[in-house]
Parts: sequence; structure tokens; C-alpha cells
Amino acid sequence: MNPAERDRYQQVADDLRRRVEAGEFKVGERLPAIPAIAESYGIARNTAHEAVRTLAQWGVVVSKSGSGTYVRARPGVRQLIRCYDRLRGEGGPIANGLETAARRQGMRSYSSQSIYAPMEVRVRLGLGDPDLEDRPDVMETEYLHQLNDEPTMIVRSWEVLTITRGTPIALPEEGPYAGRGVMERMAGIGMAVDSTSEVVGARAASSEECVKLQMPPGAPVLTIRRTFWVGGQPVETADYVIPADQVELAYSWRIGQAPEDRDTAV
Amino acid sequence: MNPAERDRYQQVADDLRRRVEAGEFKVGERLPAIPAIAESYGIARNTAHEAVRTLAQWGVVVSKSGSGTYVRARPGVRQLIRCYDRLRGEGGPIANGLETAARRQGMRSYSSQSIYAPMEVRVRLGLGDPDLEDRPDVMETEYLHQLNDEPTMIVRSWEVLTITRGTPIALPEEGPYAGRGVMERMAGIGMAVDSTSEVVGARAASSEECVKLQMPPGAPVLTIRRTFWVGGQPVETADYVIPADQVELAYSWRIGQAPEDRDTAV
DNA sequence: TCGAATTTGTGCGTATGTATC
DNA sequence: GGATACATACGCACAAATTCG
Repeated sequence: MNPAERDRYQQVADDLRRRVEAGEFKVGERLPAIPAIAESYGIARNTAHEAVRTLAQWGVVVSKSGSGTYVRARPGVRQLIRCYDRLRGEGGPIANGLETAARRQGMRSYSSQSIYAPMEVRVRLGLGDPDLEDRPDVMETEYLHQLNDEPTMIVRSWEVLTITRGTPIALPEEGPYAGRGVMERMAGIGMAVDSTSEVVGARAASSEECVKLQMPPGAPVLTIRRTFWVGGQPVETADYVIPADQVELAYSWRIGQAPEDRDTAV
Repeated sequence: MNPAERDRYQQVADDLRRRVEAGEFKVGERLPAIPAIAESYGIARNTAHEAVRTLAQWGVVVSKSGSGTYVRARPGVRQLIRCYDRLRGEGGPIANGLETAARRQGMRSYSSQSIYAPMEVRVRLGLGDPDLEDRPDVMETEYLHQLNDEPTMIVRSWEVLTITRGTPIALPEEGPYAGRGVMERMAGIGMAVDSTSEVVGARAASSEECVKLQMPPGAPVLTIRRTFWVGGQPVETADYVIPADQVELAYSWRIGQAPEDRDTAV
């Protein structure tokens, strides 16, 4: 037998999703309360709770403690355009397949400190032996971005201090380029970022992240490890943690005729 | 007080993760059984089970029913290189930051059918009015990829039949280019794919996907909507569903000096 | 303003099913 | 087949948040 249909709470969760998608419960509306669900399906309250929790993990609904569980808006997904091929004209990927990006972030709080880079960051930044004078070698900054008073992502960035030390941009959020973004600030001291690499993954949010991002436990997050390069040399790297709820990452690029391209394209 | 520390099962999950990361339990080793955990922390078996389940959602451990819960290998992550800047030489992003990709997929089972494209696919492929003769207009193929007898991803692809109909590549897994990948097959009929767009997201796996991919319920998956373009015209689009467990997507690209670049780079 | 009712979330004890060894 | 371990299910209780009279 199909193991997915063996468990009651899965059956109920699947059925509730079907009913939501069939339009029986509109976006923003409240689902029946857990005790009501339990009775109508002939299951225990606990099992009904498990079903609703599953629905919430799927992103179909959000549960507000003390209030109820509400059908979530599906089309509210923001696309973050990460990389795109500007050579395309009208009718290209952007115009046809990808919507406009929400470029403006909302507020962001931050805190910076110069530290001795941890091992993983050393590798990513290509830092060799420690500073001879044993000084901190990176500026670490943690941001909490918010949009409409709701947290949208956590960013931790590390900038190479041997590059920025003593310049006006040493502190990311002070000086003439305060809050301008890494590329613009680097450009301010003559470092033109010419290359980007990103590694994208996903996992369930840690309990700490659930608190900071106001997410239910177990909800998935997208993770990005991004590095900026100047002439083959990494100058900054950052970790993004983004609730997978409402965000998608858009990439678009041109393809050459090298055989490697055909190999990698699954 | 920190709400994350209010719940017992969260505390225990956090503590177990700390112990795993501290090396108390090595990779591949078995954790204490749930009843043992329950006793040692002074909690109910049920609560201990919840803690272990949380650990599994975090990807720290995998639970094998009837056997035990085992610490999972962290460094075993496969990086799928999606897009990279080939102009970089040694010492560039690839060499320093990104490891070699596992290009070879394992086995894959598939099934194809020519259908009338659903609405969402029509939009992605830029299909206008339906075929005058009301014939199917796309070839839909579903793949289940496997590596070492373990499912690695589900792919559903749609190819535009007005392009491939009557050609040797109409059926993806038959003819001279059977199983060669979309780009190579398209090249076989003179269609040189010159552009790619991808939209990456993440969510909890549906119950159906959990079965096909042999994942625990609620585990996160990466999703990719990919489209291949020829001269501004989409020729194929596909949906990827990949367990977020052990996979990361690597992107790397060059950056121009246009101001838009600095805007989009957060 | 206050308190009662409702709702979600957690915790416990127990029982049962199923997979593995 | 028996022992062990994980997974689900139920019933109950309580805490915290919200709603509403």
C-alpha cells in the first residue's frame, strides 16, 4: 500500500490542502478550529493538530497561536533577481518568464565588529596565514532585514580588513557610503567588483533563526553563500538566511557552445 | 524570556545538536535510543521523539525506523554547478570557492506523453493560442533520477511540439539522441540553446514527493523552474524537485559596471 | 478594564503498528 | 520468532495568546 496514505494525519493534511486549493477556504480566511477538524474527521485533537502543523510546513496556511489558522496568500512570492543576461532584448527571459524584482529592501538593523576570521570564512576569502601582528583580519556585520515590520532575512557578511582598514568604508554603516551595499562601497575605494559566486541551499530553520525571523519551527529557509571578487581575489563574502515562504531566486545567463555546457545542463 | 528556550523539546533538540557538533557523536554513529534520551533528560518518550524529529528536520541526523537515528555526514553535500564564468582563470571563483560538480547522474526512469499544455506551462513556454487542429502541443516527460539506488530528484519537463514534432528527437528517450539531455538533442535538429533562466525556491516536500524521494515528512526540498531559450524563444521548460539534504546549487557570473548591478546586489 | 471563552501549542502516559536486527 | 527502535494515534491536562462580551 502507499505508505503516504497510511497515516491519518497525512491523509487529513492532504485533504485539507485539496479543499484549500479547490477554493473552499479563500486566502486570508480562517480554517475550522483544530477541535472542529478533529471531530469532523473523526480523529483525536492531537492528530488534527499534527495535520494542521503539516499544512503550515507546506506553506499552505499560517497558524496564529490563540487566534486560528489562516490560508496564506500564494501569489505574494517576491522574486529576487540575482543574475541576468542583459544582452537579451524584449521578449527575452526577463520579459517573458521573470517578473520584476522588489529591489528596495525595507529597514535593516545591524551590528559590526572586527574579528579574527573563523576557519570557514578564511577559506572562502582566501585568507592565508594570520596577520603578523595578530590583528583582526575581517569586519563582520550581521544584518536583520525587515519589510513592513516583518523580518525578511538574516545576513552575515565578512569584509577583508587588509583592503578596507583605514579607508572611509571600513565600517559598513558609517562614513560617506553608509548603507550603500558592498559593491558601491568597494567602488568608492577603487575596488571594482567584477565577479560574483553564489551557493544556494535549503534546510529547516534552526530554533534561533525561527525566533529572529518569526517562523514556525521546522519551516524551510533558503541559504546563500555569496562572495564578491575583484580580479580573482575575494573581497567580501556573506551568508544569507531567507525564509523560503515568499521568496524565489531568479537566475538567467547566456550559454556558449562549449561541450561542457551541454554536459552540465541536466 | 527567549521563546525558543521555553519548550522542552526545543531545548533538548538544541542540546543534542550541540553535542553532535561537539563531536560527542561521530558521523554515522547511532544516537541514544529515544527512550534512553527521554530518561536521561527526564522527559516523556513522546517529547524525546519530538526532539529527535526536530533534529532530523534540521538535517543533523537521519532516523531509520526500526534501526535508530544516525548522525549524518555534513560534508557529503553535492554541488550542482548551474552557471559559472568560464572566463576566470586559475584562482578564480571555481578554483577557490566551488568544488567540482558531480556531473554524472545515476540511473533515471521516465515516462513521456504528448499533452495539451496546462496554463502555467503555456505561459512559461510563450505558447499562444491553442493548436488549430487541437493537437497536443507539448511533450511532457517525468524523470525520477537515482544515484546508488537512492532517489535524488524528480524532474518534469515540457518540450514544444511545434519544434520537435516529426523530428528524431520528438521522444526524449528514443532515437539517436536518447537520454542525451535537452541541449544536445535540440542541437541535433539545429536548435542551438543560447540562454537559460532558472527560478530557485524551497519548501517542505509534499506527502507524494516524500514517498517518491524517500524523505521524512516535512523535509525541505529545493525547487527549480528552468527554461531553455533559442533566439529569445523558449523551447523547453522543466520543474526540478530536489531533496535539500545533500545538494547545493552553485552559480558564478561576471559583473559589468552598469548601475543596475549595484542596485540588485544586496 | 476585566474576565471568560476560544484557539493554538506543548507535555505526558499509554497503546499500537511497522521496520530492523 | 523475539527483541529493539522508530512512528503514529489517542486522551488528557495545562500554558499562552487572542478574542469578545
